[in-house]
Amino acid sequence: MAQRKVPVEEILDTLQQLYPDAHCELNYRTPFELLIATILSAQCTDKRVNEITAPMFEKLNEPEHYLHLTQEEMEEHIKGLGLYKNKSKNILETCRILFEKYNSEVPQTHKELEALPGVGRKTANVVLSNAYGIPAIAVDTHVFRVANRLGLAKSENVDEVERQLMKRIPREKWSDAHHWLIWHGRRICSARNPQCAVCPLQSMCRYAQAEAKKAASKKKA
DNA sequence: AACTCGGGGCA
DNA sequence: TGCCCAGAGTT
Repeated sequence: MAQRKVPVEEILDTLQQLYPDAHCELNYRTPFELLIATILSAQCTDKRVNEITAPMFEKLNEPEHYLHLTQEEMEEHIKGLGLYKNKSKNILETCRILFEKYNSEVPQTHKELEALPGVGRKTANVVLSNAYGIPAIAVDTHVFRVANRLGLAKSENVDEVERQLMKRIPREKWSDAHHWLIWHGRRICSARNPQCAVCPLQSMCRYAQAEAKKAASKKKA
């Protein structure tokens, strides 16, 4: 079935108008704090991460501050974020590597970042983009869902979604587009109950049109 | 590709 | 009660 071409420009412009101030909602003061906050953000809300890291970063804001911590002490700091055993282990190990191998600096390449335990493609992209201003599109659950709904990407694989977005979106807009898609996913294009009725992208969204069609046929029946 | 880690939030 | 949350590592 022939689909109309996805109006990428129009979608991006609309998102920019909707979220002119879109930004990273994790609180951090340094690349290191952003790295830790992002590792912690796996499968839990950024709001919750901020509540935990606010007091934690008062004392623990450099890799060397974590070196003497036991696994149990680390778990105590991040309790309530879920996945706490993995996160604790990964953070302690990552801090040790940063201290020993990188002079306590956070590296600036995908390869080096993704070699750190607990750091995958998404976290590396967040750090590169937000802390170092290197254009990147971090595909989290929101970006994944919204991009697929809008037709900006069409894949069940996150790496493939990232490739498709990088191909369709001009490089200088990657970092902003990443935030627009996340903000849209949180505010309107939510997973379970998307507010298509108030969405300015409705007319150019395949998902919204498919939903409208479903609703119409349901009403009829 | 599927599974596991995991407590908190929300309908 | 079920599903989701700014994922990563293992099998």
